[in-house]
Amino acid sequence: MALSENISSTETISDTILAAAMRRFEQFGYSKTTMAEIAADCDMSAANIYRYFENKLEIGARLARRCLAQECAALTAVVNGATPASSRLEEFFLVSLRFTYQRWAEQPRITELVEAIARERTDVVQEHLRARKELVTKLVQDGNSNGEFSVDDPQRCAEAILVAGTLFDVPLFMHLHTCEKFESMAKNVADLILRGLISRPML
Amino acid sequence: MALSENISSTETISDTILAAAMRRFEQFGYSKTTMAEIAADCDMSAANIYRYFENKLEIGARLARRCLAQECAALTAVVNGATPASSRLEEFFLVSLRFTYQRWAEQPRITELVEAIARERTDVVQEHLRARKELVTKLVQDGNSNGEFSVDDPQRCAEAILVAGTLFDVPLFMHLHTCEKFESMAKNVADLILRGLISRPML
DNA sequence: ATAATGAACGATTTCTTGATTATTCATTAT
DNA sequence: ATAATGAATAATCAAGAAATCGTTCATTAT
Repeated sequence: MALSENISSTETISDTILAAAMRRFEQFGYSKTTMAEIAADCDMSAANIYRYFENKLEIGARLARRCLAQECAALTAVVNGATPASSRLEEFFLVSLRFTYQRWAEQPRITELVEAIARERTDVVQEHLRARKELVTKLVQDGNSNGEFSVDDPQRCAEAILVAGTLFDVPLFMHLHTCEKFESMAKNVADLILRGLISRPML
Repeated sequence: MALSENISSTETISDTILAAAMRRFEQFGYSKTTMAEIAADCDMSAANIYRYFENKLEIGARLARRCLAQECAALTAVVNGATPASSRLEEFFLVSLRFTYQRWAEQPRITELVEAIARERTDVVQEHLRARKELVTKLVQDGNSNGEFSVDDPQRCAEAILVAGTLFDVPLFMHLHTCEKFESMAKNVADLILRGLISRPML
């Protein structure tokens, strides 16, 4: 029954468990995966997993966090890019959308995992939102610095930008339109916001 | 068992049925209300309801539409107001939010009804979105006319505005923050958008 | 004709019960 | 001490049975 139990010697045991859990969650989903199966994949007893993780939800939370962190890594790259802040803002929306859409379309089990964890572990969601807010804040400040924007309160502005992009970051909505339609919408919203962010000389 | 069956003589029978269904849905929810109960409240057999409505879902859809139409009526009043278009846009977000929030907080059964119908009757949702889009389009055109805004494509702009306001119109999110926090967010988003809408003289 | 009904029918929901599952802990290995 | 286990327990899930529900229609009243 074990799917693949080659344990690299450099891997810690908890990493081994996480890897096995991830493979199971991807193929069969969070709820249909049992602790016994994960344990068998690691050649150990189910009870032993509890020496390394508090419970199943904690394993799910760790993997969901890792998943959301991948998105944040991609967004960090966007924010730290060399293009104008305005392009980076549009790109922020588009990358965010593509992550959500692709995961929804191609890895429904992972989407299910993240949603299940989000329901019971508010902290995971809020950590993710905080990270995103930090990134957008940096982007806005960046735009301020190089004269593209002239924003009074970058924190507040970043929050508003994230709120405006809600549609592109929630899997629940993905069934409403095609990815192309969403991309068009994201561009329009970015454009709408930017006309406000871009500093224009007053009379 | 009948809750109240005083049938005004000016009411048509289908209105009587709708009123009875509404009372039941409000108190017990859509799924927990049976056709037999609605019928009993109207002193008729369940079978007779089918002379006036295709099925239960159709009754639910009619009531959900009525509910959404109330919100649109309030929004229409906002859009047709005498204040500057910028204030009306902010007010649009705030009224939209308060409708969603209040219904979620005070009439959870009705929220359940609308969500149940929305799942199975896409047309009801899309009709509502179309109506909202029309209202915002008018608002933007209004702003263009009186020189407040200078928007090229009011249709596209209206769509982007509605997308940006998604958070305030979906009951699912209402548990995330207090109403006050949401109102603050709505004002910030409106402000963010407006800085883009308001025409400012170029150099 | 029009309005209304009770009986009949699949479809769905609820209930019940048995099996799985997550989790704990006393015990065994190393 | 540290690592791991099997057995025990309480909570959750699943499958099938029983009841309820939505819907239709032939029939009855008006």
